[in-house]
Amino acid sequence: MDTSRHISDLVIKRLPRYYRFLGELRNSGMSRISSRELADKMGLTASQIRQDLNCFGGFGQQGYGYNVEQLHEEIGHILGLDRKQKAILIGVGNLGRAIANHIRFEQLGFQLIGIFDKKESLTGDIVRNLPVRNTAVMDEFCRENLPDVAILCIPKEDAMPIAEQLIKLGVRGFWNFSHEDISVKHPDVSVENVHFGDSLMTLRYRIK
Amino acid sequence: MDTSRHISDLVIKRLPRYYRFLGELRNSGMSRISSRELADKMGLTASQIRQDLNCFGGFGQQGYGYNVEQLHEEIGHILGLDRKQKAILIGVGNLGRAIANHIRFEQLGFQLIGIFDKKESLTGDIVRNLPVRNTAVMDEFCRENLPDVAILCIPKEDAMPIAEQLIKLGVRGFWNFSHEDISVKHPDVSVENVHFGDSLMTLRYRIK
DNA sequence: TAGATTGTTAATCGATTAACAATC
DNA sequence: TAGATTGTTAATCGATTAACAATC
Repeated sequence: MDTSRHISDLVIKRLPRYYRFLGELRNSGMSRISSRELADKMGLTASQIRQDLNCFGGFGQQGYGYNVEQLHEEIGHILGLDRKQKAILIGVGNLGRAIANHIRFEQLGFQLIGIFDKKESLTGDIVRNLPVRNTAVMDEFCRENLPDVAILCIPKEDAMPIAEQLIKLGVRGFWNFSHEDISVKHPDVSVENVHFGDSLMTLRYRIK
Repeated sequence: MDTSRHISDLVIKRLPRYYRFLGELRNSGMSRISSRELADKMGLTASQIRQDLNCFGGFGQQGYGYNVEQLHEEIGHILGLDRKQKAILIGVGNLGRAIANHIRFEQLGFQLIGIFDKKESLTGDIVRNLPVRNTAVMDEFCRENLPDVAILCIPKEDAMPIAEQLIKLGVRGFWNFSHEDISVKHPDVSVENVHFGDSLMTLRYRIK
């Protein structure tokens, strides 16, 4: 392995899936697995799994394979799940509310520390044990609490100004549910898009 | 162009984004655009855009570029947005409810025709103008209404049996919000996964 | 006609797969 | 030790980028 070389986005996108499968295997009581077996279960090639893992280190043992629990933990560590970062959520519509309640942030390397909405009538509502705050106090809140990432569950037209405000306040990543492309204008921050429309359209294309 | 050759998944995943950008440009009153201009706006190369589009046909004109409105429409047609397919949604938790209410199905090539949940107490509730039905009557409903795709907003452990039941009933595609991988076991059907956990983990990885 | 920009072919780059020596 | 399976290098495959002739 060569830890110094650049790791491709495709590899990174596969890591959570490895993590998920290994977690299941561990829960089912399996203690070791070969790249071949894992490949069969995941619909990949053994070569690819070995190449992927060797971007980060030699986690296996010749003649034996990989220790399921240890590899699961290693990948969790590579992803950074053991070091929580602070997240805020903006936009408490039916989507924002569902995301706030549905996502197991702690298991995914985050701690949700604040929820905001511009609508005055929502201020003070309790969502997942947090009081909804007005976006007017977001500046102050961020200066005090220094969130690392922001979850944008707001309409397209609000996304860019809010993102730019947050970038100025030190937010370095966005989980973006709005239909706005932030990265073209801000290649410096990390943006993970969840574009439902795009996703559903690709499904529409495939069903012919 | 050569319409007969296989079209890569990467191209297909870019189509909705082209569609989105062209829609915005059209709404802003722009009538023509060159591949160079579009590339700059989208953070791609002009070459890539021309290659992508030429998978489906020669939509531009030398010396002129592309007609925004016409190209937007063409891509919509390629995606199949003008031919609606029938969709059902299973699982009316806070996520399923949010998806049902939040997504503009009609704009994305679908018509939502049924909503199901196994929880008796939800039967009869109205979600987005549709009555929630019990999963017990799903078989009968599908035989009558022949849905093309199913949206799975159910827990991991319920996903595989429900998917297999629906495959038998002729469902050919899944928009899968459960943390279960359906395609490994069923490579014959189209599955578009929305794995929130995976998505958020890649963001966690990138913020270091 | 001259300028612009496509459609398309060729060159490059990167990712996946295959092969195999190292080694547990 | 023999068998198994890794880590890693080499070969293949596919996707992106560059170049340019065709043409509006």
